Amino acid sequence: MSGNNIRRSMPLFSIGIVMQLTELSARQIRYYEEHQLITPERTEGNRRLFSLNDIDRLLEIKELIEQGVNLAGIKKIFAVKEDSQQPTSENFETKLKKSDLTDEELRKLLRNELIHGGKHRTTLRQGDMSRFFH
Amino acid sequence: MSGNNIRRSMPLFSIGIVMQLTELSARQIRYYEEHQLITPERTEGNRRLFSLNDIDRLLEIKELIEQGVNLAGIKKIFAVKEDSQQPTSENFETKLKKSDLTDEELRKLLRNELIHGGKHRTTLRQGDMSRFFH
DNA sequence: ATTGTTATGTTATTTAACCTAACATAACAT
DNA sequence: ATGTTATGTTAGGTTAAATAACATAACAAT
Repeated sequence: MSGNNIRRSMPLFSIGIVMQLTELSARQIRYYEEHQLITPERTEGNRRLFSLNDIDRLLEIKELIEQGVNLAGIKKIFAVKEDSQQPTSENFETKLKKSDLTDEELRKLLRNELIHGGKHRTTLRQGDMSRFFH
Repeated sequence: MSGNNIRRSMPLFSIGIVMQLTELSARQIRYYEEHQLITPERTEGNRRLFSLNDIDRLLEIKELIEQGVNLAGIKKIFAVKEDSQQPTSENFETKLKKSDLTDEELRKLLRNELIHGGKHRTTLRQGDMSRFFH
């Protein structure tokens, strides 16, 4: 369960790949970031690195745009959905801050979760936007 | 079943990410390619793009190197393993060549398999090297 | 002992793929 | 008519790739 979230939040993909995967232009992707609909990581040299979650988000944005929703609306929709997550339980970020892993250890953990994380998978995946598509 | 293979063979990752994921140097990764232990794709501009399968392979190579096997040996091991795959059934490449999808259609298919491919997953994953680790 | 091979590091040079910023504009809202 | 939103395009700068060449430690073979 947690492994999935780790894997899906790992910063892995360049903007070029994300463009292909989402069929969005670089301009669009950057614009959505500018408006805080996504917040991809950066490399040391300032290149964007996107996670699977980011890609899911972008696909959801695209779908909503196509349905005529403007960015303000999409922002609200995302806010509402964040609200309706279990609000008391601590999230992944919080857990990471609590744990005192070194960067080294954390990297290894993340890497392992990514490469071999598909094994103990639950049938239901949260954050998958396909339920909103026709 | 096939969706997994598609997803795992998609060229997605830059060499920088692969370096982090495998803890191999760029030199090592390129050297292994030079010796045909992996054959990553290239972008139009000649940058390498690695798949999950490539990463699995690299991890296996690393493990074998650490166990004292040289590249010639690793090459043989891989050859033997390829042999013991079902040799009569047509592989993914063959299937792709037979199907007359346009590049556009193929991209979409691949993208979809990657992003939403985790749902109908079988418990056993082929190509996962973890069974060789202690 | 010498010579050759293997696997890797390092360094130099080139360039694809990214970055930001600025200006343009169509569609829409006021 | 004017302003705003979402996107395209272009210009100029930087990073993370690429290849190629040389260096070398470890080991193998002569």
